[in-house]
Amino acid sequence: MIEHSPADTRTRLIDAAADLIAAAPGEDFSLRAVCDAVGVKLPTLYHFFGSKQGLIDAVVERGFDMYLEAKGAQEPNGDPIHDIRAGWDAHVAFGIAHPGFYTLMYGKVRPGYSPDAQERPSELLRGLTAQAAAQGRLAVDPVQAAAHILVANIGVTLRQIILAERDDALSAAVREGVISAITGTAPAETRSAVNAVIELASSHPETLGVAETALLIGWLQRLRDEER
Amino acid sequence: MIEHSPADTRTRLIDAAADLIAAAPGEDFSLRAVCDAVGVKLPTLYHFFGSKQGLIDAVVERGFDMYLEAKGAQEPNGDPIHDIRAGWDAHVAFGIAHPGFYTLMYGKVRPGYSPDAQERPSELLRGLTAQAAAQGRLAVDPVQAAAHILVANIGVTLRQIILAERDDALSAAVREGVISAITGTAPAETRSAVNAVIELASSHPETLGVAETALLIGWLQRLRDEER
DNA sequence: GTATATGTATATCATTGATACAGCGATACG
DNA sequence: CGTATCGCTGTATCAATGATATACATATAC
Repeated sequence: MIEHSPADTRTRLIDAAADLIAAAPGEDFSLRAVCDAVGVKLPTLYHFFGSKQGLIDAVVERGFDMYLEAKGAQEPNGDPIHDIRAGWDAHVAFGIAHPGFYTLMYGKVRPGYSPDAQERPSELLRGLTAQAAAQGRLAVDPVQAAAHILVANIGVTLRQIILAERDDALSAAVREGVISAITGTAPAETRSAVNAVIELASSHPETLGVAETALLIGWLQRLRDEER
Repeated sequence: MIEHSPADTRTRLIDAAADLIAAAPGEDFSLRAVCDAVGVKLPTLYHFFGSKQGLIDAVVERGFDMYLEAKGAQEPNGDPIHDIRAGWDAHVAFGIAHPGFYTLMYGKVRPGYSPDAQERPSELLRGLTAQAAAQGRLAVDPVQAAAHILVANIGVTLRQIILAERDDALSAAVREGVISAITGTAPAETRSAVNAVIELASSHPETLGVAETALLIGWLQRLRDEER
């Protein structure tokens, strides 16, 4: 008789469930199908997970592991707003790449219930907004900003999953809209803003020093001319 | 024996299903429970709806009727952006007031599937963005703007349902962020131009290089903090 | 060597979506 | 008037599914 260590069987059950979910995203899966895939009977599954929800929770946990791993791949570059942008794109990319997981993680709509593991990325996000706030770059409360980012990010991702259609332009538009909203900046007016700052800097050369001011102005001109 | 006209029984089945859904939002409901509530057996239900999904579709249809009725109560006042704001708030209010319906209407996440009836309010929304575009008040394509509004509106509503917690401030913040984004106007409390430039630089670190960008941002922050 | 814990199988439940089949009443038709 | 067809409904039954009671095996602890 083939023997497996306990952890092995448990892991294989989660693997099998994850496979079934990935094969039919959004659909229900049968516990018996999971057991059959592993070569085990129902009571074994119940021994490890107690209920179907228990198994789902374990799968969701693994989903968040994958999600955070994918996010961890991109090291933070120090600029919180930049990291928020990267995090947004990673979030959407994960949802589209793993709709089955994502649906369980963020797509189960039931009043008063959300997986505890959601707190992990939320905490990360609040860290970034707090950092941005500390740098004086937020126009709103950092916690509210984090919530703002999250709902919009989820909304954009769920919609793309439901429509089974990727829409990078929409994602980018919503993303920039959110960032403008929380930073209090207006994307349409960046050009004139650059000019305004150039005037500000040139009128106060003593703040940064003459050489630095000159360099700053040169950079701002490049920014203005090359990015528009 | 009590007699009902056919339409009566059909309507009462939808009513009963709607009641059960409203009583346990997000939960599954049993066809037998629906039948018991009406005093009828399963084949009758199947005669009218063909399948559980058929009944759900009918309930969703009724949900959109209620939704559009609630929206119709507020007559359009001619200003498309104002109407978009009012529509946003009506959308959120409906979701919170009827989480059971809303979950069926917008909360069922399955790749490639969404209720046909969603097209009714979507069409309405696109009418408003087209109107706004015709008045030269949109900075982006009206269809994209409508999609932008919709995903954010749904995201904000679903989140409040899931958290079982109303958050008017968040809803308003996201709403204004979206409107600013599609109209290209600055949010109410515009921060200094310096912030706008900081965000411009941070979103294009490759233009000047990462190190230079970081230095630039540091200078800009000093400029902002010391000159104000 | 016995005892306890862990892991697994057999067998069985209750619930649930779905259907086959039959019956009843009303309306249509010759 | 008689019959036929159609709309609606009940009885009975399926198959799938989540869940559990019970028992047995193996291993480790004492």
